[in-house]
Amino acid sequence: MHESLIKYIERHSTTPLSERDISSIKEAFIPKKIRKRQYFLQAGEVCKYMAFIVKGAMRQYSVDDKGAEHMVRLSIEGWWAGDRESFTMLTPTIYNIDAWEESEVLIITKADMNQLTSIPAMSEMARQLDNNHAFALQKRVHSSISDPIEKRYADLAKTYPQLLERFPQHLIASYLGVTKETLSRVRHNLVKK
Amino acid sequence: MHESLIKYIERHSTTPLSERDISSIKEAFIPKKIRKRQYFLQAGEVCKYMAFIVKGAMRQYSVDDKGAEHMVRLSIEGWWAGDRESFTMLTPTIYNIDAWEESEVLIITKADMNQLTSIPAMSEMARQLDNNHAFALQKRVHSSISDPIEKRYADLAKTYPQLLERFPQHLIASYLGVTKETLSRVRHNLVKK
DNA sequence: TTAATTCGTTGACAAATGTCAACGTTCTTT
DNA sequence: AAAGAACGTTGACATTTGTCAACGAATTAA
Repeated sequence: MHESLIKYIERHSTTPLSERDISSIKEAFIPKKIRKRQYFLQAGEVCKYMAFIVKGAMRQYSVDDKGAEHMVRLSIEGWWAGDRESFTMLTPTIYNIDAWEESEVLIITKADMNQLTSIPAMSEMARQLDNNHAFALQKRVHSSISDPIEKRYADLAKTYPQLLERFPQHLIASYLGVTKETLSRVRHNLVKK
Repeated sequence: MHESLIKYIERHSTTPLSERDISSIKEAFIPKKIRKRQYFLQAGEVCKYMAFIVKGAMRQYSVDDKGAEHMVRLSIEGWWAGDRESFTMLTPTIYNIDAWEESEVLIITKADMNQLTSIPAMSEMARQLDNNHAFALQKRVHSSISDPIEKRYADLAKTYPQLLERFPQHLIASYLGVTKETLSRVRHNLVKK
């Protein structure tokens, strides 16, 4: 169960993990199954756990006054789920996170995460994760103000082809900030070219 | 010259700065004047310095194939300028940063920044800065896919009223991802309501 | 197996946004 | 002081996107 996380940490750090480190990590990260459509986090709650996705697919989204859902994040195995702001600031979240597929995750509290910071590989991994997350957000902001939807979709397809296979197009459309109809037409036009 | 930075660090940390800390900081941050329209960073370069803006206003933007500029960031005194990804990964940037107003900044290299990490208040400030930066980006992504322009503009006006006073509307429009004409009309409609 | 839901597509139309040109005002530069 | 550039606005029109409705195919549930 924890193997993929251990590998992930090793891949995202330079210092090796001792056997003691590994058992500390296994203790801190609690396995949890999340059924399809079951919530991991609901708007208004404080995000008490970060989840490393071992298997499955999850989505993070807000719901507006009219009941429309807006996907801010789509994640699959090997990625993380959770609202960072709520998690680190202990403030109520505005997002919902639920499982799109039957999922298995490893959850950790903030306190336990801080504990693990004493492991060099772990803090290194966390820093790298934070950086990559910020860089990805920056790129998304940039493309949202600079690129036409054709390009935004094409870039997404190239960078994260797995997402297109795992999530239906109306969720991808929401993630890109357009309706499912426009995405359908954009795709139609791309094929022609 | 360094007073505003020192205050900034103290405001963004809980542990106090010793006199030694302060002189280390003063050594690491080099004052620099940047003339109106002068580049601080150009696309293709590696971002060697982060700049704390003591006075003035700067903008960070990309230029597309058609020569159009896209503002990803607008900053004034008390904020930072620099491309984080290029700075931390040592990769060439795709952004330009220049001074919109006559500016005075304090610049620091990555090596010196790492040195200063030994000062608790400094690493605490850096962490908080990174967090706030990521949270702000997250909010911007969310609003870009969820909110109509009226709301995006109104939120900007409420959250960062200083920006509207310091930068002309066509830059604000670009920052929001619309043309200056649409922003002009959006503003016109907002007044009516 | 059948019924119901979800998903993706398409058409018709409305609404929003972009493009281009023109204009007056303000700010800079000479 | 005069000339030029930058800025913000407006109108006309083209293009893009959203909305609503309908449809068939695929998937899921009964």
